[in-house]
Amino acid sequence: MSQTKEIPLMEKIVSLCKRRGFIFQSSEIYGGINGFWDYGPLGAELKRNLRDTWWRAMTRDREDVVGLDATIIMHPAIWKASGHVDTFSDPMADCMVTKKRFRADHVESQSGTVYSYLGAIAKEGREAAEPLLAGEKLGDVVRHLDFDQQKLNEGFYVAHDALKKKLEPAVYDAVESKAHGVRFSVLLPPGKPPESARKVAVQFYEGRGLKEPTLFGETTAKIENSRAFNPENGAQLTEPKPFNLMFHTFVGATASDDDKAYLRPETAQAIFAQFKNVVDSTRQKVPFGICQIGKAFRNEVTPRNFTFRSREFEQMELEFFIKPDEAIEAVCGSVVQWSESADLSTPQPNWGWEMWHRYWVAQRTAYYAGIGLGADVLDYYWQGKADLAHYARACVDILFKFPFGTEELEGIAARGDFDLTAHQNASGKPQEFFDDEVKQAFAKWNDEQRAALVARKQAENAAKEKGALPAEKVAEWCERLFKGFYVPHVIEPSAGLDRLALAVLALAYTEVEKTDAKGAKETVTVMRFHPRIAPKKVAVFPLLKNKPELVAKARSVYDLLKKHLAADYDEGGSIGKRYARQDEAGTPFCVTVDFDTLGERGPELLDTVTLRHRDDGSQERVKISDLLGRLLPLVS
RNA sequence: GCGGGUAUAGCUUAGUGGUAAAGCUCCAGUCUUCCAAACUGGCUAUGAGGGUUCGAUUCCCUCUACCCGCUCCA
Repeated sequence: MSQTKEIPLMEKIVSLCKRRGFIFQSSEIYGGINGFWDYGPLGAELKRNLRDTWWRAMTRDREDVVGLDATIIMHPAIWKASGHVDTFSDPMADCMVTKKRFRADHVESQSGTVYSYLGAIAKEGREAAEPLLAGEKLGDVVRHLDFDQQKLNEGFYVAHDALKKKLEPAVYDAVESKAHGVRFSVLLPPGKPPESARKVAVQFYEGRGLKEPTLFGETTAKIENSRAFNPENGAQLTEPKPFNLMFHTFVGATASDDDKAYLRPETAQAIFAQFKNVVDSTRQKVPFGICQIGKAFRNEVTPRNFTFRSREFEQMELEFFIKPDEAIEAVCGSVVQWSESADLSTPQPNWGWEMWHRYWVAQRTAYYAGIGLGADVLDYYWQGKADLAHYARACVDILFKFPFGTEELEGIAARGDFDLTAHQNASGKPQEFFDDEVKQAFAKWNDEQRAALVARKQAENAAKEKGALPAEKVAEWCERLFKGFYVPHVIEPSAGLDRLALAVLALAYTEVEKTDAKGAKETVTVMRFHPRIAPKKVAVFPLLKNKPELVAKARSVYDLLKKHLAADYDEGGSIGKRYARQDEAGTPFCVTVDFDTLGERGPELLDTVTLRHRDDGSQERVKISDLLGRLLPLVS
């Protein structure tokens, strides 16, 4: 019976990642840097495989998606147009009693009575000071105690200093160490008794180290629609502090404010910014997509959960451009509605944004299944109206059951024409696509039909809660559409590569109980990666390393395989140790060259090797000439 | 950023105000036969910076990183 305490699964995974060279802490020899992680030799291979499977599934296997590889630093105007410079700045405020943190702009606005206090004194200080006070009120003494630079400027210092001179040093000392002249307020909704405000205020001063505090200087005031108080207990929040998630840099050596630029917080905006160039250079017609894999940077408030939320991370994003539903209506007569029984296997001309959105959810789900992430480990979260940004029509998160909780791997949003329109407006360059098919379709419409569409669009627009346009803009938009011009709408599947790597690491991690030759139980770790994404596909060993003929043969097998597969050669330690090493690296196949391979037991075994399978340890005898034919289909 | 916890070798742990211990891993060697075998030898550590002290890995302070919660999202 071992008494080793249970180590949490996540810690074991982190430990294995370091031990085997999947993931290291960045800059570790200098103490590390918060929110940054490096991929070691096996991690780099794993990540590359994931990247390659995505790239292949998203663009090479398709005719309607092309790739892009844009810079990390782009014109700063891109981030103003996209809204990131403004909206990526989250104001945060903390509850002064519970320390709970709030997005200051998300705090529920409240009305009621504000109870304010000038300060408080602990019971011990009050009892010590009261008999000694010469005509001064204890509350007046307390109020002038704590002061900062701003208060000094406001003349508080004079009052404080005068008081100090006036009072007996013994009284002053008794009060100073046991009291706080710090203002604090509590908001009470109508109908609540003042005692509940006092209770919260007492908690606040207790939190600052005062025992059994007496409050001083209570005043009340009515307040309407304030976001400055914690809705749960009414306690005052700290002043909102902005947290801007954009990383800044400077382009040019002078590093002046004019040279300010940003590291991209997402790869998507480059796709929008290059939309016209791609259209003009590829013969692609809407519907089509542009995808990109690359680094992105966010100055996260709290990087957490190993690589899950990093400040530098890699995204795999697709922007799939589609016709507006009104164009589909003109071309096909109607837009097909999504239903549970809809066939999502092959895109159809009469699909509107909703079908395309569902289609991409299905495509992405199939992708995950293809690398071993099946329905049992994934989950979906369909964002409700309240979660959605005003420009988004729908968004679903694909979630993975991580050891630390079920968290997002990928978001698939239907974003309308928001992004391209934003860049069109900001840059002054039209981002419209000319669609002859749409032009021809509308050419068959009469004036009445057109007027009806304009009226319908205007009515829909007027009914919007947020982001409604002037009616004449809607009419303008319709007129452009009738001529075949529109800003494409977009479906955006956006996945985190590092999150995917972490997910497959967590999923692969398996502990197997083994009993060794001496009967002792031990736990060994096997990384059960899907063979398509395993960092190394095959490892080759000579059974014994001190026999030159075995080594030479094993090396020749290794040379044969490594041209086609990520292969490893290992002759260190015993054969069992080598298998165990490869199990921890997640190598699905091992090949061992023995004396039979050299023909020692007859010609029928000549040039055959042992092929050992990672997941069940089973072995089979395979001809060297058959190895590639056996392995390649399993790993690609 | 706030609150709580942690920091000794590649990993898992031990220990001490006075030379830092072990197992596993790793490296080299012996071994003709397939799942961390055995044997021999070897490398490697007190997160960083201050302070107290004759002397600090140990006591104190600051910083950093990691883990949990708040928060956030790819």
